[in-house]
Amino acid sequence: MAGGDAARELSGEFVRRYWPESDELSKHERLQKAFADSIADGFWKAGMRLPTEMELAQSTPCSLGTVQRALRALSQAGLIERRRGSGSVVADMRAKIDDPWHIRYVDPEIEGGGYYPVETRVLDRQLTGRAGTWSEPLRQRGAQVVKIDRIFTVDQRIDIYSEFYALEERFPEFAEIELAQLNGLNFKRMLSMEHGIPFHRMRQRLRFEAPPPHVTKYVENGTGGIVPVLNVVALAPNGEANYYQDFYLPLKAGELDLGFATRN
Amino acid sequence: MAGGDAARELSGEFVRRYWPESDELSKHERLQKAFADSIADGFWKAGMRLPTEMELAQSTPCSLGTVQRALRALSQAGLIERRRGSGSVVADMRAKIDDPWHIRYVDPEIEGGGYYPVETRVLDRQLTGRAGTWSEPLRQRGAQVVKIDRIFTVDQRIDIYSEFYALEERFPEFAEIELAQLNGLNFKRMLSMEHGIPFHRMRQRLRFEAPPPHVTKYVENGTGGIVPVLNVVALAPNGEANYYQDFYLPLKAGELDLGFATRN
DNA sequence: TAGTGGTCTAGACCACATA
DNA sequence: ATGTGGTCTAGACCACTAC
Repeated sequence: MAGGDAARELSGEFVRRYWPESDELSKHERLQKAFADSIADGFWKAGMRLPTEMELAQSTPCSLGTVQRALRALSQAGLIERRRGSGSVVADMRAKIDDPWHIRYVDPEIEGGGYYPVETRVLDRQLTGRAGTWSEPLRQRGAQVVKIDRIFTVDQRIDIYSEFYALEERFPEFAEIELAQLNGLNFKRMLSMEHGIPFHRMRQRLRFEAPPPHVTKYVENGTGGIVPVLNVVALAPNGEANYYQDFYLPLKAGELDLGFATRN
Repeated sequence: MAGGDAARELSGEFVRRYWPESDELSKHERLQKAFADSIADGFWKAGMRLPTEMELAQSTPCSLGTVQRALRALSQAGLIERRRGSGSVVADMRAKIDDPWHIRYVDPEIEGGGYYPVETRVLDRQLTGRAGTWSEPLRQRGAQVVKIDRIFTVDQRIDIYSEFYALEERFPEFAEIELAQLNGLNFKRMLSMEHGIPFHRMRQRLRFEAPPPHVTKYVENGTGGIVPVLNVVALAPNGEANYYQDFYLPLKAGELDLGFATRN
């Protein structure tokens, strides 16, 4: 093969930089960690071809079976994609994490399940140290939060007002990026790309409350001015909250997919 | 060991009943399927000890490594629990699944998270072959379904109208039990106890629609008579639906915990 | 045709739980 | 002391992909 030397060199560099020296982890866990870290660092970029099982079995202290076990786990976790005959590549999360993650209105016309298209428009962005319901999950502790207000339009028919909160020190890009560039952007995808962290768990709650004045003009009011508000907290693997988001749901006919629920 | 013969006999019966004859699945997938099916059937009940790796390697056409791979996957999926030195047991979901499963309104007074108490009252029960939105998830195919209408009262303040659907042939006890005995009963727990059925996943959806006439008088109307309806489909480990349930949520101040969301 | 991942095996050694 | 699951290995065969 032509690129054999270069590939082997990259594989060696990978092992030198990321293989955990003396750890309490087992070998297949260490290899998983090495790939998770290196992908998060950008050493392996989306779509890039990884070393083959054989190369890894030679350049690491793992046997073929152990390498296979680690790669299988990484594949199941969605970090890489493996194809028999052609190799393993870093999963391209940009393609996978399709835009409407939280706002998935079921389109009954589509056989086998499908969703209406969603458009977003940014209304406002603020940097504030104010406390609120988002403070506790985000562990704000007086720090600055970026708040971004958007309108989601589903099927060119249903308007949803959304308030997004994230710690400024943790995700400075939300405070820095030009406002116009935020339009149509998928925040979840952006966070995944910049930080390489897949968001595994979402805490979902459904709140019933009278919306604040700046929201009222966008949403249909229920009895007594109370509307349903879907609240989502995106959690990192260590349990820390990455962002906090409210969706003021209008009382218009439709069916919103909330995914599969687990407890704990 | 004392129970060796009995255990081996159970292991043999398991393989005879659940091992897929000629399938396109690989061996470790077939073994996983056999366990998922048998656990869903109640052949293995919650907390019951499973055959050891060695027993399975002998009673199935799988080698030890293949058995281990299948059991590892089942453990990761939360279906079984494995402890080195003591064996593998069916995960006891009854302990994890506390009483008010779907209707958990957050009580802000309780530190660290707590929920308002819930009371239930049965209004009506019907046995019908009618089709509806529940038919497809339940795979009704013209069979009889038991429909039970209830009122959930949260914190002696919020009334929620609920419609519960289950296949009669699958859960005849819901059609047989006296109506009065259904009051205050937790259906989910009842199913777990009677059948030893673990409820693996809950598909949650939030629908917005005008409720049927018999519901209208119980719920607060929103604009245009549209109210939010929480729909829950309880899925067994093998992917079959155990029941289908709608909750007509009133527009009264409150916060409903929907648990943690996953996709796929 | 050569290389890749997918599956499966037989066997080894170890850490842990139970009696 | 025995049995359990957890890890790891070396090697085999196969299905698929790309060249």
